[in-house]
Amino acid sequence: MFSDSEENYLKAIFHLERFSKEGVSTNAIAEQMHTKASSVTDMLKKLAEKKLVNYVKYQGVTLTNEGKKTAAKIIRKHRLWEVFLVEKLDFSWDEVHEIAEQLEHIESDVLIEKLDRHLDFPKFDPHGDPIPSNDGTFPERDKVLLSDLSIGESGVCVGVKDTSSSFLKFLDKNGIALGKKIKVIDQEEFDNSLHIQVGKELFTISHIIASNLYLKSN
Amino acid sequence: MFSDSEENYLKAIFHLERFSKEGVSTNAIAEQMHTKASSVTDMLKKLAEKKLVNYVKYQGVTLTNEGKKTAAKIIRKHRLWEVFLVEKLDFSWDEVHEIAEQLEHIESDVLIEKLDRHLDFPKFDPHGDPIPSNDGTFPERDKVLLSDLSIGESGVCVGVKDTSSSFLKFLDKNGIALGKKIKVIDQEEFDNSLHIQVGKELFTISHIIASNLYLKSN
DNA sequence: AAATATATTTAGATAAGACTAAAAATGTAT
DNA sequence: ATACATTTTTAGTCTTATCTAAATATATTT
Repeated sequence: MFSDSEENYLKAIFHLERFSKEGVSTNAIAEQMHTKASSVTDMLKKLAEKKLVNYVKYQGVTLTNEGKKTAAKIIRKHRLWEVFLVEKLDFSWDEVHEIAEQLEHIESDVLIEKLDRHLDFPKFDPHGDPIPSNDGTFPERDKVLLSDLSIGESGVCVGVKDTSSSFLKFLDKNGIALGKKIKVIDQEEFDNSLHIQVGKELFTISHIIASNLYLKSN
Repeated sequence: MFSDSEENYLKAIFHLERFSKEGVSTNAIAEQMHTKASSVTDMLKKLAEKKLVNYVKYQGVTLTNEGKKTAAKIIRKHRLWEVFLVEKLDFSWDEVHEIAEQLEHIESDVLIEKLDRHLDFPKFDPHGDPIPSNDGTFPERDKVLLSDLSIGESGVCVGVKDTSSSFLKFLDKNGIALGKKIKVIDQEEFDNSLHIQVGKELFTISHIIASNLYLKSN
């Protein structure tokens, strides 16, 4: 149906779309895929012709419904295989990504249905990420606002409540991104601002910011 | 390490080598792979440079030891995946080939070892074909063609010579599967067709059928 | 608003793998 | 041994996906 390369681009755009209200930029895709911007442009044209993305020169891309469905299917396959590798073959959670990157391109709908059944219809992969169902909908996960954590608690950033570009730019500037681990170090009583640790860096953020950041608690 | 295409050529040459004492001809490979002779020539040059085949213009090819080892590894992966599909995912034996053709190219030695363990180190695939071990050696099994049995003799079905889906479907339809006990009741002198007993059922099968069914004699 | 910087696209090249058509080698028959 | 047929190789083209370098559009700064 689609080449491995096309599928990888769709997946990348899908993931990037969640963090940018606007279209996804060529450079962002290039960085994500470890390719050059010119290669991305070529592929975007191809995907646009196949009606998988909405592409306007110099304006970035968004996925069409068809593109989203296709991307969700690949992510579904990837995450189901990850469950298989960990649950059945006894891999540890940090070893499975590369192998699942290959397995996700195996083409057979029946295979995926049977695998899903074999694994007893899991809803989340070994990293806690949701496994989309056949129709492309993602199950909800228990996520907490950063502002609801207590001092000493930590979690992994899994999303934002406010998706305004100014907010996202602020996050970018401070190295906060999806998948980043955030720990609450201390809290100011006066204005409820938080001292947090992202990676090795320490920041102070306002309550407003903290109440717009979703974490997966661990 | 090697591209999917290179691996497929090695596999094809490996299988063809068993039937020809001489080198395998370009045309034979082309037919097996459903490509054109000119494409084969291109690939043979590439494989020769990588020391996987001994290639002399106009003389056909043979696999080097390295080539044999590589081919055996791919066949090992293919057959282990077939066992997985049938034993764990509940596929029937005529549905697994195409999927295994894709899975055999997944690259990860650890994966295959873990899969092997998960399947409890099987020695034969669902069609009764031997699964080469890590070092490339094939396990032997004393098996006889059903057509070589005499009247009154019986055996357990352990494999098929023809693995075409039409043949496998025929077998399914008549309740013949791996592990089934088959007994020769009588034989027609005119066309060598056999009257056999499978379980409690009686059938008549042609000589062609009988000469494509392997039994383990007992 | 002009100048500069950054992002994106175009143009042209490369590599893998396949193809067609033509040329060359090998095999077979008279 | 010559002529014909078949097999194999070569030469040149195509597609996919990538790249570099140059051109163009957009964004930012002064």
